[in-house]
Order: sequence, then structure tokens, then C-alpha cells
Amino acid sequence: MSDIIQPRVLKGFRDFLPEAEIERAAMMEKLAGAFRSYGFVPIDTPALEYAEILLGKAGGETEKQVYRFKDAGGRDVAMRFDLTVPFARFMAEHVAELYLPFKRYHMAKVWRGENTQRGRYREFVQCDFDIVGVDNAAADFEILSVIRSAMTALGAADSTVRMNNRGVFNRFLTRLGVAERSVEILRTVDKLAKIGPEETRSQLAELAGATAADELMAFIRADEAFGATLDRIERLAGGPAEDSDRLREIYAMAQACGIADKVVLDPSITRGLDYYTGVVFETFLDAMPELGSVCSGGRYNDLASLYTKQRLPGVGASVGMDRFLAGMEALGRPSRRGSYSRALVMNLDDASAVDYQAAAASLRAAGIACEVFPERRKPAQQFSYAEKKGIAFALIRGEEEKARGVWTLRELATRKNDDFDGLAALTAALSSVASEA
RNA sequence: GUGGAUGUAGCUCAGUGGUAGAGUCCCAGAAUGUGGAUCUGGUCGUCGCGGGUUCGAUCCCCGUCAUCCACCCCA
Repeated sequence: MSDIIQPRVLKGFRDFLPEAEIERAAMMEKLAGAFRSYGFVPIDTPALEYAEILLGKAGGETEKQVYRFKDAGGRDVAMRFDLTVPFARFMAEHVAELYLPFKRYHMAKVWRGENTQRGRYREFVQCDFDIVGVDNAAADFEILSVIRSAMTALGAADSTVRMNNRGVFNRFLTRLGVAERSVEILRTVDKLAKIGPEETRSQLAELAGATAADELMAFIRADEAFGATLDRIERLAGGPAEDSDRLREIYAMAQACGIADKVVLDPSITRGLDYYTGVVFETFLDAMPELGSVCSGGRYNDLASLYTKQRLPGVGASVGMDRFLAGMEALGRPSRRGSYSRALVMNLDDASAVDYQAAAASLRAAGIACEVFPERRKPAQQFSYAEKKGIAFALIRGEEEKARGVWTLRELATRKNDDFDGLAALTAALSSVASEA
């Protein structure tokens, strides 16, 4: 007679238990801190938009992957598949209420109905940050700098930003006479790290001929210092121009700010997305480059041309939070934490129920997160509960302690007890140790 | 979307054409309120789901769902 529904989640969608969600929340707080330190402000937009808004310019892969359906009112709607397109609509709609340059960050879930794999889900969080309204080296550099700050804040300072400028690449393709095939060529070049030089060369030869393929392979090498690579690709592209100067300026700023050692000029980085027009960035964990980029972005000349006649140049990037976390987990450095409680007030004596609440109130007033175990149970069970939630301290007051007029503070890890004469002394003691952890 | 592997207790995994086990975890007791050792006993499974073959399926076949890997694409 049991017809319960089997509980389950959709392919590519996930539940997050407290430990995982605490880690995600901590990560978002760290990112927000990095963004705010540069003056970026938060925004949010709806998860659901008119399909024509989201798909206006999309084609091919995006179109196939987007979740799209008719709502109850017959509207043709779609779930956002990134945060950039909704941001374009947002800017077109609100630019008059805002100010330029506008620097925003946006951390939210997006949905893509593509096949899953480690670090690739159908529902995942992107953390975007963009500067709209300025087209210069200062803005490009600021995004680069925020990427470095974000990675450092997340405990991944051992990562490298690989950057390039599509303008230089396009000039080079024009010189080669293969500009009309640039989209396919860019896409092939983008796969260099994955498929290796031989395969890349043969695919390029099919696209552009053997001679051009050899020249392309010579162009996309990234085995020299930033300046040497820049000089080489600038020469191959036809000499000095604004695009190569831009890279030079950005690099000078990176050097001045001490982040140049984690920035590489890699002419093979082109980004698959075709709306990028200037600098492009990809960020790889040094210990796990095969995971793919955990933070990518670049410059686009016109963010919102689909929705407004006002020209809005911008530059930005996006941290793939779920992919990043998958990488950190694979590298064995997750920061597990079971709760935010620092102390558990043990429940050992019904006659002391009031005292327990008073003790907890006293701790919270001192800024110490704590909880009262809600029913009387054997001490071992309460200790076990505390340890599962990662609570470091237990406050013990049973009949014996009450008779002696003391509170016992027990450190769970060491199992050492200390007696305190009153709540004030106990709270003070806990304040000093709690702030250390 | 295409191809391959996997899916057995909360967790990690054995196993068999006759409806299932180990370790761990959890619960109780030895020790009647202060947990890391030991011993004893115990709970827990629609063997992913649906269908087929069979006297009988967790095992064989088909489908399906999910996870992982490769391709594709990308965060």
C-alpha cells in the first residue's frame, strides 16, 4: 500500500548538504570581498527571461542547451544560461538610472542542458564582474587584477592567468588572408592545450592550408616571457598597433602591482565565444590545468547592442564556482566545516533548563555562535553531535556542577575541562579562544 | 547529443539463476550522566527504476534514470 514517490534529483542538478553549502557560502563571501575592494557593486536579475531576450543573438550550441518553455500564460520563456546576456538587457533598461563607468558583480545560478561531467553541471553558479563604459588599459587591467585577487582570496594563488588580445590575432589572420575563417580557426587554436600541437596543426591545415597552418603554429607559441611573446606576435601581425600597445600597458600595470609572475601572454587563448573583441583571459589552477578554465572573460565592444542604440563597451570575467570547487576537492584541499556554532550548551539536567538558555544568551551577546542541545540525552551522544557539527567547545552544567556553583568548559578535541565560577568568566574565556579559531 | 564504464545497508565495498553479506556507522548492554580501547547483542536493503526470459532474476536480455570517462562545448 505504499506508493511513495522515489526521491531523486535531475541529471546535472545537485543537493548541497550543510558542509558543502557552508563552503560555497564562504567562497561567495570571499569573492564578494575581493569585488568590493575594487568598488564593484552587487546586482541581481530574474532567473527567467523572455526567450527572445536571451536568445536574440545566440545560435548553435547555446540554443540547443538553453532551458526553454511556455509559461502558464503562454509566454515563450527561457532560463538564463549565463549572466552576461541578462546583464546586457539590464544595462539597456537601466543605464539612465545608473552611472558610467558601472562596475557590478553578480553571483547566481545559471542553467545549461548540456551533458555532465566532473565540474560540469546543468545548474551551476557563475560569479561575474564587469566594468561597462570604458575601453582602455586601466579597465582591462582592473579585471585582470580582480581575477588575481579573487584567486588569492579563494586560496588558489597558485593559478595562472593566460591572456591574449583578439585584435592582434585578427590582424594576423587578415595578413595571412584567412580572416573569413577566423571563427573556426580561433576555435581550433583554442584547443591547442588539449589536443597537442600536431593535431592542432593538421586541423589548421585543413582549414587554412599547410602554409598558413605553419605560420599559425609559429604565432601561437607561448614559451617565452610576456614581452618577448608580445614582440613576436606584434611583428607577425604587421607591427605596432593599438591592440598590442594595450597588452603592453596592461602588463606594465601588472608588473607595477606585483602580479606579473602569474600572468602569461598566450596567443593560443582565444575563447570560443565570438562576442569578445579585445583582451581575453583564462585562469588555470597550476596543479590541475586539465580541469579547464576556472575564471574566464575578456573585452567586448558593445555589450547591449541588441537592446539599445547606446554603445556600451565593457570588460569582465566570470568565476566558475562549481568547477573551481570540483578542482579544489580533487586536489584534496576542501575546507570542511559542519556548522557555524562555536559552542554547545549540554543538556544534562532538567532543573537547569533556564540556566542553559541564559548561558547561550550570554555567549551570543559576546558574539559567539552557540546552541543549546534541545533535550536531555547521554553526554556521549551530545559530544558526538557537537563533533559532527564541528563545534569546538561544550559547556557542561549538570547536577554536580550546579551544586558546586560552576560551569565546566570542555574542549572537544583535547577533552580537557576547565571550571569557571560564573557566566561572565566563562564568556570571557571563550571569547579569547574563540577569536583565535 | 554520440560512444564507453558503473549503479548492492547511512558510508566504503564483496557476492550468487533459488528473494543477500563484510567493514564502518548507528542503537542497547557489560560499566545505571562526561564520548577516543575491548566484548556481547541488535536495527537498517523495493540488490537504481520498469519490462522480458525463466518454475524462480539482485545475477541473463531490453528499455529507462543517474554518476563517472572520452568527444562536443564551456564555468
